[in-house]
Amino acid sequence: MTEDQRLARGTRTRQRIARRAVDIASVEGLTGLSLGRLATELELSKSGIQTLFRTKENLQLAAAEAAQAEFTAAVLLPAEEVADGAARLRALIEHWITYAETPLFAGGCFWSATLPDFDSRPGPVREVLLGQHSAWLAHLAGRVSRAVTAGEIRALDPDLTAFQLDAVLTAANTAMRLGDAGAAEKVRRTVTQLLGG
Amino acid sequence: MTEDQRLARGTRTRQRIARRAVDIASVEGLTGLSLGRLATELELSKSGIQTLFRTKENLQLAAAEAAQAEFTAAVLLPAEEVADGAARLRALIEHWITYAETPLFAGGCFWSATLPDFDSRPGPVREVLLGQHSAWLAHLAGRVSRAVTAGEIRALDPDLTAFQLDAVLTAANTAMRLGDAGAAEKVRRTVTQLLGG
DNA sequence: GAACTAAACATACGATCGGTCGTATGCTTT
DNA sequence: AAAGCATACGACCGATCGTATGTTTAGTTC
Repeated sequence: MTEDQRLARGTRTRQRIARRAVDIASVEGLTGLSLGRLATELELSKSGIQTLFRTKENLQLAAAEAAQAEFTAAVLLPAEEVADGAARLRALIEHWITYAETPLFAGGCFWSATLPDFDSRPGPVREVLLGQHSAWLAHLAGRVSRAVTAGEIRALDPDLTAFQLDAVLTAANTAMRLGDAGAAEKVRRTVTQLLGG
Repeated sequence: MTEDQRLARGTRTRQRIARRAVDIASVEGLTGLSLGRLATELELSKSGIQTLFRTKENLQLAAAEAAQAEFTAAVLLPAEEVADGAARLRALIEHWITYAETPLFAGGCFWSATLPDFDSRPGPVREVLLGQHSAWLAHLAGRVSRAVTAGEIRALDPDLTAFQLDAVLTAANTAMRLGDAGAAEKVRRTVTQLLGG
């Protein structure tokens, strides 16, 4: 009853596969993701991946889950270290910029690549991606709301402001991918203009 | 020397194919576009399409060109009918909203679907899409600039404002695709907030 | 040690991918 | 009438796609 090392090995390689799937999907999209390429890059057999995920759809769902976990650890949680209010909101945006700029995933923002891919494709993957996107917008709106009630920024509509912030961040990610080095600065100028210098 | 009806027929079906390719690409992306599906939908032979475009890449380039032509006719030109200045800028945005909402293409905005698909994929298709995107931003910036010099809106930075407007429009297109009916209203509120009621 | 289980593999399948080749048909030029 | 060109087609190519099936290996449980 200590620990089944077979299952442990399974979840370990499962995570390794999901992590690489996120990198590929951030470039090619979740539809462009393929078992064959994944197997080649990880030096596994295609059928080996198949035993761990059964279907491509399960693999896509696992990739979405892994992406969110990494995003939370790299962007959301570090911002929570900063004092609540406008400072935390600004820290959140700064961490997002480095998330897209570094980048954490090979193709930049995971959702900027996968949402356009799946927004017209019905099924559970679309539903999960939509849920993650909504959660991100709600998180943003919550941080805006806190900054407003603290009286540190203007009395903005949290939902509308979250929509605007997400829009600018997503556009910046695309601009970075297209080679625009000044994208981060445009985001910063927009944020100060939006929240009030 | 009147008119070569062979070439005429060629360009005619060529345009028919390109138009359908735009619709497919607006949903699946230019990578997800396939000759087989195109042939089935148009009731043509796969090799018939290939004789007209030779390679898939040429087809993708033709689709990009066709998309821009339709976009210009549906969004850019109608806005030019309106008086120069802030009114023309607002008309441009309204025409863009109906372009995404109607929608003109089966999957909504063509570039919202194809830019994330090709932003990390080197080659002439990426270059063309990038050029079209830059031209759109420049067009937006020009209309902002005209409104500013006319003294009808605040003294905004045209390039930065164009970036912000494009960001919000693109985000609205995604939101519409995900079922958010209030996306258009968010755009309008953002525009009034941005340009000054 | 025997029975069982999970991970990983090899093999094979039907479908589809983009692309090539040869050919038939109709229009244009000579 | 003859020669040439453009469209359009069917047949086929090698490659890759996702999936299904059976087998081997290693770890667990009895």
